[in-house]
Amino acid sequence: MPSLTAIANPRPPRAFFRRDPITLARALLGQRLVRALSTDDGRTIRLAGLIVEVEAYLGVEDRAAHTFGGRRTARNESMWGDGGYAYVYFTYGMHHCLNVVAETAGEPTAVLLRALEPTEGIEVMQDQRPAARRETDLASGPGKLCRALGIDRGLDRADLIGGEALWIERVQKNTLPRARIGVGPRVGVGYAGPWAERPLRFFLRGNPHVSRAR
DNA sequence: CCCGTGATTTAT
DNA sequence: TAAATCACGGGG
Repeated sequence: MPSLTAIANPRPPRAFFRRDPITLARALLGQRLVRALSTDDGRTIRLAGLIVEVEAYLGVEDRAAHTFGGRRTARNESMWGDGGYAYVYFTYGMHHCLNVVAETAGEPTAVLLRALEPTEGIEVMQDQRPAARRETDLASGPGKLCRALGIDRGLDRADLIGGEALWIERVQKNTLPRARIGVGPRVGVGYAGPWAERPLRFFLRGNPHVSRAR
């Protein structure tokens, strides 16, 4: 007998993602990110974690956003597309970062996924993250998250609703109460002037898997 | 605190 | 074509 609060189809509809990036950022907290890996012998492994830290990137006006000033390049093209798709970029010569595209085509906003609380496939994540000494280090940063889950540019533009390699499952129907969400400035965007101080980073208060702000 | 590392962007 | 940048992570 399923519990009354269980969600029948855990994948949220497109409308869930077609919202402004601040609303989407808050709504993503506590939801589940799922990565399916296929093994050599044709089996599928599920890696998953609860989203515990995110940042909103507000588009052409936001000096910290890759689309600031209307920049539209091969790298950030997916940010210009419809909501509910992945924007994966490569930086510092070795790290990938995963964003969830918000709003609709032509409105280039996104939510950066910064940290997960791993829930499934933890041993596989540990294999992919040999430098992580504790479970709270496995995915406590945007580059670590992608490394743990095996996410790279090959998943740029992946459909987070209908995809079979990477998607989001709704754990709770509603956005978490404000009291459970911590807010602060985004990490690593000191170059962005006044935009560096805007409170656009959101995290689960007290959760040990949240990254340490720099 | 410093440094790796290389795709991508921006300046010449 | 060349130089600078970078939504980071790991080690001391």
